[in-house]
Amino acid sequence: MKIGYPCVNESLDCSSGATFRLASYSAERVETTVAGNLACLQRILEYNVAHGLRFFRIGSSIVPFGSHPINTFAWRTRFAAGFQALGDYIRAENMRVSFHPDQFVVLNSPNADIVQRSIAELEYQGAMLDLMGLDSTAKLQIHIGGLYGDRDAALARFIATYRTLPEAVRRRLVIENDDRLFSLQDCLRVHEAVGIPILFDNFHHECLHHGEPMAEALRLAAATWHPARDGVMMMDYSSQQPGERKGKHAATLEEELFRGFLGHLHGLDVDIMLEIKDKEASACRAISVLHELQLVAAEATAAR
DNA sequence: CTCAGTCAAGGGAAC
DNA sequence: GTTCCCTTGACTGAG
Repeated sequence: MKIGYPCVNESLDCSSGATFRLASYSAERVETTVAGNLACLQRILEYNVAHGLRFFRIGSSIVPFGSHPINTFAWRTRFAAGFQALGDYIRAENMRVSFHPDQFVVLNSPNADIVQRSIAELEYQGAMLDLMGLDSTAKLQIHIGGLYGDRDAALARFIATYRTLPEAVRRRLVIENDDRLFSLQDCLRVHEAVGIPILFDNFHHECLHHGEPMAEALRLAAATWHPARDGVMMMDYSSQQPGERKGKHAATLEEELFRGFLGHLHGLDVDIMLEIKDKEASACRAISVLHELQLVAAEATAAR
């Protein structure tokens, strides 16, 4: 089981997602920004190794305007060695990384331009994983998309588009159940049609479900991952921020809830991405919780 | 220097 | 029909 957090490290004084505005675009600026972003990413990964965090979601803006037509800078060749060095480090330290393209990537949009831009963004993020020399266990995580007033048609469009995706994208793509529109059941329907793995989000499942108990939901999602091709199932973990709008992520890890959740795994191996506001601080506490539980288990074994 | 407004991109729900 | 939400930092330009 690997534990991780997304995109930003709040303890370090650098960002791996520094960007700039379209109006101030220049090739030189792309070059200096990417160089800085890659250097910061390396520092974040080293921090993670030092703290036992072996799962990390890389932010989408490593390369500013990475899939935008304005960016004609040959970053793939210019930074080939930089990406490869990062990938070498990730593999050497037995880490796992992923990307989560943001809400503008909508594969089931009825608008062909949006779909085309979405595919371009997925190709850009997949290309970074290729440059790092990482296999198809490094995933690109997206949601099914919009509803457009017709669930069946929306799912059918996703499936049709998925079948047209380039192999470099398709081998890495996974879908996540969301908190308002597409539940685990919807994801399972897509999985049954095309075999795509489901990245399970426990908090979204709490917000939107059809009565499946947590342990059952985990089992269903886990069965969609092909071990050799996809690796250990990935999941997002969060909990409700008390007193806030339903679906608002917790500001910090509530350890009792996390312990309770781990109990639903029943030995299932998962890599857990903590979608908690305070990032690595909570991730480190999650590691502590795991260690305590392992200690308790070891003592119980010794006592027998 | 400071600070408020803004930044490529979508979609849904509240009002 | 319009505004606000997600989610986030950091860039930008006005003062």
